[in-house]
Amino acid sequence: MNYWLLKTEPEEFSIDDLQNKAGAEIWEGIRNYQARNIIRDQIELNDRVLIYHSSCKNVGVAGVGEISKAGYPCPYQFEKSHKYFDPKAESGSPRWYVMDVKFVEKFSSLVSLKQIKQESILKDMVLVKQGRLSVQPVTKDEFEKICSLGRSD
DNA sequence: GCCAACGTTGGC
DNA sequence: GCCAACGTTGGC
Repeated sequence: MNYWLLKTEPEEFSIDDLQNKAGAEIWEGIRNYQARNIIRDQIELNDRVLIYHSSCKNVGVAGVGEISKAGYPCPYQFEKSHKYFDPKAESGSPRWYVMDVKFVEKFSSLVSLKQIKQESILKDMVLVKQGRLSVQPVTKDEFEKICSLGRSD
């Protein structure tokens, strides 16, 4: 099993929105090739994901989700009236991919970016080293450390 | 293929 | 709102 971190702006879609969803959520709108390649080539069913709240008052990891459907072509890139329509996408070779995510756990306390930067075991996270990547790999140790921080207090 | 100009992300 | 750190676009 692999571990990942997914960024989301909580004003758009938060861990609470994921929790309140009856089924799985389509993780849409990733328009970055590095992130696209990860979704298309690496993310597998049942992988675990950290849900990270960005661009908000309290930035940090809010909880955990699970991949309920591995990467598949984003259906919206071909729908002309859709917000995520891409005129350069061709059906033979899709440009963009999505995945389905379902809720697993909301942390009792948010693991803030500040906290993450203070932990020596977490200081090499992609989150810290490369700010702008909305889908990124996390090691098992990093994943477990963040979970234990989130479950404490 | 280079690189300048522009656009976006995201913490603060 | 500012600005650094990217990523993308397009002329040459």
